[in-house]
Amino acid sequence: MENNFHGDLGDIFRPGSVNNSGDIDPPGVSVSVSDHWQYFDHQDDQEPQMIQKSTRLHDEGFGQPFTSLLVDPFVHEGTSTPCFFGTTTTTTTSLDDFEQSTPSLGFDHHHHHDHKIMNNNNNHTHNNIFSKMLQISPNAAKSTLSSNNEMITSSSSNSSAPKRSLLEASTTSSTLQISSPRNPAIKRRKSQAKKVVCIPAPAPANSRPTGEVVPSDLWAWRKYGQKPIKGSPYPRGYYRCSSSKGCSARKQVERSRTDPNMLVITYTSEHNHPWPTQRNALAGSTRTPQPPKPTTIANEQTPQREITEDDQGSTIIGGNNGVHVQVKDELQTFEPSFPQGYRPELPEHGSGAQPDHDFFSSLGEIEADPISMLLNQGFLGGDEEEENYNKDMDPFG
DNA sequence: CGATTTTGACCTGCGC
DNA sequence: GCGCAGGTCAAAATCG
Repeated sequence: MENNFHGDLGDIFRPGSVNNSGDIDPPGVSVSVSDHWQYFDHQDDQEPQMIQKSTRLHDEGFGQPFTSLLVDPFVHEGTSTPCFFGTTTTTTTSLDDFEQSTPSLGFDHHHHHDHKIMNNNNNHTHNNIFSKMLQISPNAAKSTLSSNNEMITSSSSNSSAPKRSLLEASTTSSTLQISSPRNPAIKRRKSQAKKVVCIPAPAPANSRPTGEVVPSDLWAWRKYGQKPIKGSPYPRGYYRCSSSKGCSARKQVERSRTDPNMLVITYTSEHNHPWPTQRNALAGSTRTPQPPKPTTIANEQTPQREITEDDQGSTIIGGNNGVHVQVKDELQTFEPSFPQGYRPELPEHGSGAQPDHDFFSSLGEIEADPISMLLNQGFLGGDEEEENYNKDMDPFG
């Protein structure tokens, strides 16, 4: 650790302790993360690109059940992810843009629904979810790129490497083989399908001195490493799925180097096992928060926004408050401003899903699972293979 | 006791 | 080929 901020990534957002007022609980205590979400585009080594900040969940009328979002199932590398978010995305804004337009992001719990698109060229306020979505078009991307000298660039060690524009990144897709260095079956690093989730994290000052805030999903994660990242004052935590031994799913958690209030979570690889039960998930990764102790890690149950890539390098952004960004060609989202009824229009193939009332009635019991189920179904529209996957991977199916 | 985190060492990919 | 940086391993410590 080079400084306290490096610390571990152990602090957790936990929906169960969401502060109704939206305030962040004290360090070491579960906090709410449903306030703001920011989306980043992520291509290989590029640092995620800020494209959006979402509204608070409860502002949108979403219940707490939706403060947990399962994200990993969306990692469908190597496939053109069939999902209700669509499949092609090109994001255009930079983190700088965002920061310029939203100086106080992350934990402004009193803001309303007006969020500026993080694109300087489209620096508007918006009143609805659709309008909040990033203006995404090749032109927009170009203009953004040309207007920002400092685009988010590779997070790799190569600071001297030529910066690669998002536009370029989004069009020069990587192969999506998931790999692990010591696993012959898979290849490593570059050309990995990655899904990036950016969530607000308590500022270091608000968090444990050495803590990071690790958002959660339903999967059980086990930390297996932490490394300081060049160019960033914050370390990156490495987690792997502990729900199943053979599972190659991994995630990396780090603070945004440009905005410590944001956590950038990169999901890599895919779970090869059914969804864990709530119990399992908690059992696997939870340690009761130990406020006074700097090194403990709590479990995570957190809403997350996500960005996925399909095999075309496309980025799919989605989130549990209904804010989904699909850039470029289409913009399929479920009704973002549904005040109470979270009723995404799922693909036909998903008709096997439980009726809505069943779906929601189960929320109370399985906090986040229904979300996953829902999203899973939504994402797995399309071909038969995906459907099979859905069946295999969704224990609730 | 079984699970996790921590952390230094090692491995690997990539740019020069 | 070398060095750097990221990613992973694995032993020890920690926790419930």
